[in-house]
Amino acid sequence: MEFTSLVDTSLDLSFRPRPVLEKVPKQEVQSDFTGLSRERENMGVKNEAGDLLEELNRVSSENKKLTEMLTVVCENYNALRNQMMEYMSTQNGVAEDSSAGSRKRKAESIFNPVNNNNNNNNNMDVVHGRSSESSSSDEESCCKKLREEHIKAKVTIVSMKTDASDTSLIVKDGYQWRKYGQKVTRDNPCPRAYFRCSFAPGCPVKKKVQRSIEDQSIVVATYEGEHNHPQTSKPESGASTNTSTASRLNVTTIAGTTTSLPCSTTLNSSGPTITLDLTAPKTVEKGDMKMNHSTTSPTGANSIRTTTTTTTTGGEYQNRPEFQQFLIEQMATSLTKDPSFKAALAAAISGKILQHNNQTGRW
DNA sequence: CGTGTTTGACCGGCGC
DNA sequence: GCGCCGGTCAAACACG
Repeated sequence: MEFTSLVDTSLDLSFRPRPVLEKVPKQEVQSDFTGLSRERENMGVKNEAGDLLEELNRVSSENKKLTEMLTVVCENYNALRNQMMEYMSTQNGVAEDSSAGSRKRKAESIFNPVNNNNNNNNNMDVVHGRSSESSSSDEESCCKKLREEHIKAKVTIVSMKTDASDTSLIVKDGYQWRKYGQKVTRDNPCPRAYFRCSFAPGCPVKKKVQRSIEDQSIVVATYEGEHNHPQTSKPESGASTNTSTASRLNVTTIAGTTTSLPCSTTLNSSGPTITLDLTAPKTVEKGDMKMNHSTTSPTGANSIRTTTTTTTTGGEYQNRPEFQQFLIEQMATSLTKDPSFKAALAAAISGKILQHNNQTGRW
């Protein structure tokens, strides 16, 4: 299921004309191009300020409404997903599970960036494999084990585009990680690094980091489990062992080129896979969305794309203010990317200018 | 000297 | 039973 079907970040220009947008430029035009007296100019400035305030209030309320809508959509989505998971678990409890044996091998394919970023349906199937392969009629213990694993294990996949020359398998986030192993896997010549959360002794969270075989500038990190402690620190540059779960990923993106959708989500049995394209043309550098990179590449290769798959409800991070702000920014990006929007905007502006010129006989 | 990383050895699951 | 494979362990090593 495409997330874009739930939260469409593209806006219909034919939907609701924007009177204020027409109003404000008018004021600006008056103040800029007419030879009014100073008093009138001051009046115009005041009016303009008032209009701007009005515009600000209107946008804020609109923003609020959109956020509420998004919340409702996410809630509905989570409810639907839970229902589907319940249905699938009951179905799988009856059905013969022929794939349980190949869990490990299947899980490997999550390191395929194509699956992560473009073919999320496959990815969902893969990660869902964990939850759907939960039972066998013969092996109750195995069934129980897998079910417990399903409940306990929270799998989060984060794919991050980094500088190709950066050979370190480091994903910066607010947690402390200790590397305990490295292995070259069969289907990927790039070594896979194994990390454990080292902040709390009993923290069960593990992390696997491996470069993508398709694009070695992409690092795929898989987080397993949930932290039983708060985030240790803010992400920092030079904190080589700091990594984070996707929901806490703080990002600074440098302009990059990508063709993926700004924001899309697919549904699988274990949870939503959200591909957030943080390589949008505009650098996102606001508040919590900031990550300090010690190495800044002129190629802009530090842009980050996150793909998260979690067995918990997607609302956990969808409800986070950072996520919502990010969604809003993605909507704005979607707008600015939309050529039809640009054309309509240009037409509206030029039309206004022409109209004004006709009225005043100036230009 | 304490902490983190590296890396070869080991273990357990799975397919044949 | 054997080999393959992913995951983990732990001694050696590096670094501040």
